[in-house]
Amino acid sequence: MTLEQLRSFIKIAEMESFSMAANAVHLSQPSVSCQIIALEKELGTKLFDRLGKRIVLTKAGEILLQHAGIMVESEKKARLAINDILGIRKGEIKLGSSNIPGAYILLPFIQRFCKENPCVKIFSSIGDTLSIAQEVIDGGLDLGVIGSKINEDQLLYFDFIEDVMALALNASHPLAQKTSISLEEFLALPFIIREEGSGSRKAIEDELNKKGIRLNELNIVFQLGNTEAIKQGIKAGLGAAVISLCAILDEVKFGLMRHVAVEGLSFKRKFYIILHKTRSAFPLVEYFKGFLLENRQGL
Amino acid sequence: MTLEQLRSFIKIAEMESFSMAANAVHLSQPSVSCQIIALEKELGTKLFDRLGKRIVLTKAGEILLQHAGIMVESEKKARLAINDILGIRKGEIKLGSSNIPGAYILLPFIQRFCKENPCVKIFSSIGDTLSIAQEVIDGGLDLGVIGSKINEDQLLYFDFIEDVMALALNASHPLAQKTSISLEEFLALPFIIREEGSGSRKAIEDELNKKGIRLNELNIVFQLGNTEAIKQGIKAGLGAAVISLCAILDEVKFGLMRHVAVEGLSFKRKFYIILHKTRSAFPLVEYFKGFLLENRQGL
DNA sequence: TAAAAATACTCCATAGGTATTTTAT
DNA sequence: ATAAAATACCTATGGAGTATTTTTA
Repeated sequence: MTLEQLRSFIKIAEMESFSMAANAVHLSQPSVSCQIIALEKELGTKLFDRLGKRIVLTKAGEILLQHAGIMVESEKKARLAINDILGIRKGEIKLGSSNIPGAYILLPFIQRFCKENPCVKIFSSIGDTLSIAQEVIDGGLDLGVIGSKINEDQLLYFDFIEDVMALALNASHPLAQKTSISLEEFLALPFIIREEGSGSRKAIEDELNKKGIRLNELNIVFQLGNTEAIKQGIKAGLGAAVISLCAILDEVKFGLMRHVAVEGLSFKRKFYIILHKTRSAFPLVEYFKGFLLENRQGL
Repeated sequence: MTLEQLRSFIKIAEMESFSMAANAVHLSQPSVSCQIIALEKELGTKLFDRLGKRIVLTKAGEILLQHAGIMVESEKKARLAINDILGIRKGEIKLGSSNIPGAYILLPFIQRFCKENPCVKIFSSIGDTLSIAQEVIDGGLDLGVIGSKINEDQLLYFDFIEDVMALALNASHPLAQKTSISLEEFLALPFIIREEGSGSRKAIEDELNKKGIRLNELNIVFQLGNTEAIKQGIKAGLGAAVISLCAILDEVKFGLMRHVAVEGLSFKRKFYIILHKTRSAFPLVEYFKGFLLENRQGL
């Protein structure tokens, strides 16, 4: 019986699904399946009744769930208490991030972290990928969040979250009623794009290149320097753009924009947490990094 | 952080010694040392101050100790509760053992097990190694405890405890005042020995053979059929015998016998728990076996 | 047929072992 | 000198992954 097995077990019981729980604990579905089978073998009893797609805790499973909760809670408490006496949860973090994470993703993380750790101050700055990376290298920033891998010899990269982008249209655009459009329709659209060096532009370019399409085959009508400007462009009806879904949540919600899929294309990219490779992060920064990674699935 | 690490950690804190704790949890000293180092690295702080030979919990160690206790306790409770609803802690166990374990070793185990598991009945019988093994093979016994390995193709062996033997003398014997005698003195002594086929006799014979001594080089004056008879023989002054220390605890305590070491000889043997190899033990028997192994260090 | 879980297998990390060195009494 | 902990090194188990099959709604 390991704490990892118990964590998976608890998540499965909560979510009533092996695969969703696997996702939540950042393991593959077969791995959590294995963990539970191992637990069941060790305890000599089934923990879940597999009723086809439905999953129900057995009596033994319910009993284990209570104790498992106590165990993983105790572990968390021990860590927190130890960090407290070490003074790890006090101090300042200089955080830098590129546009999308800085404006749309990190805020809830920072809010919750500061609430849970009231003696920590976080200074958050936004910049382009290159300058954030350079500042982490120079020591001006403790930790960065960026969307592509550069200077890998000097920086440590940790997978953070996957940013899903889609083609966003003014809600009144005729194609905006469809859920999916063809490649031809896409190529014909008046298109707004970010400046060179932008992480989103690179992600779009890469995906197009996979299909053998070059960026200048698009009908590019504007090139704008930040996400907010692109949103204004779409709302003004100047054109369409591929943009992070997290940046247009409100616009979609209030019926100003819509997003559609493009057949054969899937725009997405990873954001990474970066740390200096040789200069070891002080404990508070490690702790904050752990917090980001632990909560990356949903928050 | 694993429960195994925490169990070792707790034992170390209790015993204030890495090597004693290693012994108690049945691991090597370097292994528990590794476990603690791993824990310390993971938590980012020392858990013990190593003040030379003295070992003291740090503040962080004290905090961890509290929570670690809760975790391992919860695990134990979960196991017990699950076993209860499975009905594992009810039923009968037919237990067979050879002389020494049956008469001197197993009793406290059985007593405590029955106290902790009041719905379990244990039927304990004593016989010679051969017949116990045969009965386990035939299914007349669920579990056996014997002192040598026979029928290894049909039986599963688990190391149980090490039985230490020594040369026992009547307290009034001149050599009984020494703590150790020479090999020559030993060979000259009138000697009482068990019958052929006895486990203790075999252990003695093996140890002598290692030094190139054959059994009939001893001055054997009696051959007796059980341990109790040999004890009576020693008390009557008929001769000396190599006998399990656990069989003469009271006699030594009350000054009737003494035991001395023989230079260059170390009489000891292992007792094994045996189960049938193919017929799988029912859960209660597995549980009892686990209990024996868990508590083998001291009880 | 489409999803979810189980199985088969492969590979690597790590836990534990032995042997040895270091350290402190 | 001795006893205890740390270190070095090796091996083997098992945990996690990918690919695939089975199952059932």
